[in-house]
Amino acid sequence: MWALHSPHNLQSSSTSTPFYFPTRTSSRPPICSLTLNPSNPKNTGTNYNQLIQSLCKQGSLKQALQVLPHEPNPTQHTYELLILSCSLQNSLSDGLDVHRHLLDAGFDQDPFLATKLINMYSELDSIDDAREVFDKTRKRTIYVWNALFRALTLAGYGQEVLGLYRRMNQIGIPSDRFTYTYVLKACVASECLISLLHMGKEIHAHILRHGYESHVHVMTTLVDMYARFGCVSYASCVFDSMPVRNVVSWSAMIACYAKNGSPFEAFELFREMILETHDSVPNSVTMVSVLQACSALASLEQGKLIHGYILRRGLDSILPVISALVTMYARCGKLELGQLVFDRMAKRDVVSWNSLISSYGIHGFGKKSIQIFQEMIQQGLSPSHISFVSVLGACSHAGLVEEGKMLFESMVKEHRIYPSVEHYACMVDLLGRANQLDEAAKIIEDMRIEPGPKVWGSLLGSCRIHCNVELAERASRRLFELEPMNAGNYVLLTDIYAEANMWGEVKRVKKLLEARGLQKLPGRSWIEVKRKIYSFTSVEELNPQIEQLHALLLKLSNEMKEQGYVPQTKAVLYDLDAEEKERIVLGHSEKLAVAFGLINASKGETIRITKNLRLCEDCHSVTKFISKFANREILVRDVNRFHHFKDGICSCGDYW
DNA sequence: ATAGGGTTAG
Repeated sequence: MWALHSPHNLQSSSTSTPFYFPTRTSSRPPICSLTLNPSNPKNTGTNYNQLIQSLCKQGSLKQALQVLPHEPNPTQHTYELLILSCSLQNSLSDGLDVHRHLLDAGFDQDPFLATKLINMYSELDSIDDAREVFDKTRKRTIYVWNALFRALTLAGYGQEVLGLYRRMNQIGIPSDRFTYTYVLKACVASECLISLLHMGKEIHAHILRHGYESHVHVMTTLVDMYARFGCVSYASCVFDSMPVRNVVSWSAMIACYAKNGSPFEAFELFREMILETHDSVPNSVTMVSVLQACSALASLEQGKLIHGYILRRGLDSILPVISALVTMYARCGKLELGQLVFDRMAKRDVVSWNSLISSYGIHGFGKKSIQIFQEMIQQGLSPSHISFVSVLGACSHAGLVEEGKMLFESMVKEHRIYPSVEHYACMVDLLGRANQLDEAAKIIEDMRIEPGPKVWGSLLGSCRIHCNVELAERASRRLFELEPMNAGNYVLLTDIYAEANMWGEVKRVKKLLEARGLQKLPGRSWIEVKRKIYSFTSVEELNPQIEQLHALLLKLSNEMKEQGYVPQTKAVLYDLDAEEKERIVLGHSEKLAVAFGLINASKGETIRITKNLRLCEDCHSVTKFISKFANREILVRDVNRFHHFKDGICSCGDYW
């Protein structure tokens, strides 16, 4: 009996001698022998329970598992620590082992351990096992429900969570504050293509009805949910209604503005946070969002000020902050400064590298981007799926079709990363821009996952560049189903029809757009001069210099015509005569911003402009001309990438 | 009885 249970026996099967086992060679009796005496009913192995527990706490899971068979009565606490240990060691096989043990020991209906098991399986990415634990547990405490909700949400099964939540309500099990945070997250953590915003609003109502309107965690999650749906005004309503806010709530709201095209509001809220609160001091997370706002605005001056603040606050050694700094400098047109920040990093992770890879990408340096990607791998880091999004995007901007195809193939073959919709969208973009539209369409056909709006959108965008009506109609049909409220898709299609002179169709799609209450996003350009940001649209009337700007452009246009410039008016979506179209194109917001820069920026200073749409062809060729004629470097960031105009040429090589 | 949650870089 003793021999059978002796850890000493076990010892021989393992290669090295675990330090805690008594050795037979010693003259003293083994320390554990007393408690192992089966004739003593009171000594039911409590020492082994403690041994297992302390081994778990030290992280010696394997050794704990070796001892486990010798403990006739493992306690709930012992199992709890074992389960926790399996998660920490990231070992599914051990987890399954512990689970089997626990069932044999009669803990199969213990809701406490069921909760722990679900958490464990969730962390070990074994969602089916988590579900099974839930299904087999009859006494489901709110902890058990919440654990499954959390597990499913993290795994992207948002819809399933909402179905279960419905069931829970029907059975009459009350939600608690944790339930609300999980189900709110479930609304946005869904792989499905339809929006679950309506569910989010419903849950919002439940939350108010059950008196959680002043609960910081729940309300912050609510702000974040609306933020992720892009419902900025809803998010700010909730935020304003919060009686108690902390640094997380402030950060969530700032992030909401920064990520949804409201960078000014992000700054305003940041200012308010600093000036008007005493208990919510900005932390690294806050600063990351503020840096994103600088990036969105392409405001180098603001960015530098924020960098200063970060240094003063001692937040400059936090990885996410530095990566955001790299991106900020690159997206504000200072690629060299981004590189400098990167070079000075003491430690780098995949994200830092990704920042640099995409920075070179948006500036059009495709080869350099690939080179950095490879350097990262040589340094022993594994590329993430974002690394591939970044490097494939870089290939796309630079027209590196073959390189892009090879990288795409290497994803699964060399790195075991399975392409997501985003990667497919990159490939469709890469091939489509390079006028290999049929091959792009074939990629979509061969996809093993459902092509989402991103993929069809890439195809439609390429059709716009190469004016392919037939494919565009196919892509837009799908897009109108998938995201009926995205005005951009309708506009792209009308662009294509207009270029093909199909004015009847242009009219039809425009009507469709109006019928759905949508509006074309007006083109807007920004320029920063002497720490101030000036915004332009083509219908600009507020700028006091507007007459002067129009006059300058007209003068430039006439000079250009003498040198062979022909206005390219195909961006005009109205069936007007040539002269009228020319006038419209000459009033594009980007040209106004350039003219403003020529008049107001210091001599020799690079003119930096940001645009909310893709650069139109006419603006592109006019800017090229101006860069030579006025002997000015002009940097334009359009919605996708940078154009660096100098001496009459553009860094994109007219490929964008 | 015990336990668990919200914001973050590309």
